[in-house]
Parts: sequence; structure tokens; C-alpha cells
Amino acid sequence: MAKELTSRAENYSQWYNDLVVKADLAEQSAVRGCMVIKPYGYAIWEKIQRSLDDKFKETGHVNAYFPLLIPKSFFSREADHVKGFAKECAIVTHYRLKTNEAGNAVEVDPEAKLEEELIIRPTSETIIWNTYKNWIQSYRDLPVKCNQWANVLRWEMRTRPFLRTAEFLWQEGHTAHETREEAEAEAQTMLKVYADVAEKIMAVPVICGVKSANERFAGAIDTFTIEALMQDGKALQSGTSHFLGQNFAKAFDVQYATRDGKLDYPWATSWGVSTRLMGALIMTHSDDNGLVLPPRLAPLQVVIVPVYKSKEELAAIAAKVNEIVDKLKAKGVSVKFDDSDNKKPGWKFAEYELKGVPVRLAVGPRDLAKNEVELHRRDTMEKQQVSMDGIDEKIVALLDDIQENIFQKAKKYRDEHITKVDTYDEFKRVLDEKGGFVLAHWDGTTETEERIKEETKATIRCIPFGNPQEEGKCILTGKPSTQRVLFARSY
RNA sequence: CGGGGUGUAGCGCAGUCCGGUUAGCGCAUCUGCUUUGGGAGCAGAGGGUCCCAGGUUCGAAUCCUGGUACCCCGACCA
Repeated sequence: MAKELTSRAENYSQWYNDLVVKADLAEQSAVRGCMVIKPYGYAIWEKIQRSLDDKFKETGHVNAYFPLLIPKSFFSREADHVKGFAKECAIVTHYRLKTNEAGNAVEVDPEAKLEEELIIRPTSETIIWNTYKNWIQSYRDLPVKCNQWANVLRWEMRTRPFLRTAEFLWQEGHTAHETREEAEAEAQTMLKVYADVAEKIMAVPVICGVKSANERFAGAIDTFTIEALMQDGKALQSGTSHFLGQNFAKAFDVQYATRDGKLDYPWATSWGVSTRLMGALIMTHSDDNGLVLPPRLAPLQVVIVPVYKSKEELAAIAAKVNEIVDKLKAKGVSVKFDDSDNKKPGWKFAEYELKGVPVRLAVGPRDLAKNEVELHRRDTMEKQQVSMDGIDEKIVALLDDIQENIFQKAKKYRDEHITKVDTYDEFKRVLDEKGGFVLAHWDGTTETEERIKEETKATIRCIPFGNPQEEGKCILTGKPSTQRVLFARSY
């Protein structure tokens, strides 16, 4: 197979789809809008999961599991919540099939209609708060800090692998607190956790901020977000954390006895990241040679490819390579010696580049004679000859260097694509010609935001934390504004 | 739900306009030999309800009617 990844300038969307398929991350399933995550893709997701789970534990959370099916009536309890999700829910109406009269097919048994329909969870606030009602009676029961790893289903009109699939995997944290302040702090803490994992593990730079009313989660008082920038200049909301106030507690009648003997509603948060992070990863780092994985996330960090003519040569190479493999494993580096005989070295080089393996060593007779290896790094595609002595230490250092380099590269690209504008014309021109984030003044009204969205397809991604306050005029209406907000076209 | 496109071997496609041998090509697979420092070469082999149903015709992958699936572009959204 020749290199077939198309130029991203030509059609970024096609490039992305090709990359996902060819790098062996995922494929289309039989169900529209759903996705099969293949073993290699799932291995990356597991790394992300582990990183997050460690942080959740550090911040005092526990994992639990709640049902997939939610009684329809739960949904209507919180008015904004139902409005937000009603349009994209799959509904279970029956519990049995039967064979048809001809005996050659099955059909829904009309006798088996459910009295109350069940919703396949698009998110679990409702069923979790219905459960929390039983768990929370006193301030002594608080805080409750649960996380769930689960799949959810949202019947989207248009889907893209990893970025928006009908069914997706995620984690959702749901907490209940005694005070407003504690819940607000929790929402901030978890957003920070997401930002840390995105930047330190995934090497994806993000901007943290608060959503405008328009973009807020259905049922939340405040929604916080991490926003990443893809290489085609579009933004991607990569994780969210919500301060829910007492909305869900009230909707599900959860009350607790306070320290002074009264009754009050607990304060809530919820927060989640999904397999969309994989989309962010792919679209932030990859190039036309394929995936580029940060070493801290790569299921395979080092691959060793032998170059040989005879079995004897291979044996000599293997003897030396096995020493290197042992040394690397002892240092916690994941490494594979690919001595399969049915592929030539050139094929292997291209294949592991496509899969984003950070470091490749090639070892042949020439190298053995000089006690050297050819070392190739995926991020820069640079090759160099290095001595086999101390190769393990060199590689450990190199992996750190690659991790840092791809983060800095992505950050540089992101920073260069944050543009301040002061007029609506300039705003539109930057979106069309340059893309990326645009910092502009906004009068703070939903109407203005809606109109800008309609006319330019750009939305307010967030109001960044620590945003500098400055006097200005709204780019659309000219009304006074106290700060610039972050706009972009997004996925 | 609108607009466009595509269903032919495991994958990617040509053939369809203008009906006519045994439906073809590339990749992959299998066998043999030669190869191995950037996706190897030669020789041979296997593999098809041409999306489904109906119609027109001596004859349909090709024409007509209806259905269906998927992809792309919008609207919706993480």
C-alpha cells in the first residue's frame, strides 16, 4: 500500500477519516453513526482512562455504576434538562420479540409494550439523582463524589468518528455537596484535572473558561470547558464541568438535615470527558504520514525493526536487540521487536509511522559492526546513528523530549491562531482566511451571540479564566463591553 | 429533514451513457523462486446472488419502476 493519506488542505474531513481507518483506530459499525473501536484505538483510550482515574482517586472520588435505561418520567423533572436532550434520545418501548406468522422473521410483540417507556441514557444526572435521594439524609452523608465509566447514546443527525458518534464512551462524575462554595470549587477542580490530562498526558493545549448562557449544559447554572484547537482552525470542546446548583436536588426532591437541624437541598456538580478526546488527539498532532502519539499515551513507545538478508544475520541482530529490549523494559518503556518475516523493513517503517509509534530503531549488519543503531523519532521524522551503549537512557530522555516537543508545537500553533479583532469585518475575514480562535468584544446578550452564529457559524467557545478586563465595543452591535470573549468555528 | 453522490471479489475501483462471448483491474490472500537500509519482483492459483424486488427484451451489471443501504454537504449537538 502506498501512502494514501490525502493532503489536509484539500479536505481535512476526508484526511481525518482516512487516518482513523488506516491507523487502525476504529471502523464503521453496522449501526448508523456508531463506531467500532479497534484494539489499537482502545489501547489509547485505556491510557487516557487510567490517567483520569488516577486523578479522580487523588481528588477523593470513587467509581460506581448506574443503569443504562432511564424511566421517561425522570427526564421531565428538570425543565431545561429535558429541553436539551429530548431531541436526541433513543427510546425503549417493548421488551420482547416474537416470530412472525410466516416463521421467517422476528417482529416486535405488541403484547410486550412497556407501560412506561425507557430512555437510553444520553447522560445520567436524572437516574443518579434519583438514586442519591436514597443516599443523602444528613450533612454527615455529604459530600457524595461518584464517577461512572459508561457508554451513552445521543441520536445525532450527523456523526464523525470519535468527534461525534451516536454511542460513545465517557466518564461522568456526579457530586453532591453541603455548600454552594464547595460545589463550585469541585467543578473548578475537575476542570483543572481535565486540563492537566489534556496537556501533560495528551500534549493537547487547552483554554479553560466558562461557557456563555447559550452554550451552557442543559440544567446547569455554570458550564466550564476546556477548548482545544484542531489543525484546520476549528475548535473542539474537549471536556466540560458543570456547576448544577440545587436544580437536580430540587427536581428529585433530595434534601438533607443541616448542621443546625434544618432541611436543605445539596449542591451539585457533574463533569465528563469522552472518546472525543481521541478525536482531539488525532486532529491536534497527526501529519500526512499518519498518527503522532505523545509517548505518555502511546500503547507502544518504541519499535525495533531488523534489517537482514539471512537467518544468521537475523539471529545476530536479535541477540543484540534482546539486550536492548530488556534494558528498555526495565526502565518501564513499552517496546516491540518486530522480527516478522512477511514484511520488508520499508513496509514496517511506514506502518509504525502511520500508527504514531514515537521512536523507531532500525538495526542491521552495518549497525552491528559499528555497535550503533539507527534511531528515528516520529514527531520530527529525524534519523540519527547512535551508539548502543546507554541507548536505554537516551531513549528515556528522548521520549520526554518528544512529549514536550509535540506539546510545544501544538501550543505554538494554537497561540499563533488566537487573533484579536475590533470590527465585524475583520472578525469574518479572520474566520474565513486564518481560522482559529478570535478574541472580540461582545455585548453579553444571547441575541447577539445567536446572530453572530447565524451569520458566521462562529460561537463563543468560552470566556477564558483570568480574562483581562478592558473597555470596548461589541463587534456586532457596538454596545459597550467589558472584556473580549473567545470565538471560533467548532466541531 | 433538505441537496448531492455511491452500491460490482476481503478492501479500493473500472465497465453502465450506447444491452450482446466465460464481468475486468489494483491491493490483499495462497503456492514457488528470487529478494530485504523506506510500503519488493516474477510466475501461477483461489475468490462474484454485479444492493433488493418487479418490469422491458431473444438476451440486463448496463434500460424502466419501486424499495433499500451507505457516504459527503447543510440544519441539530459533546
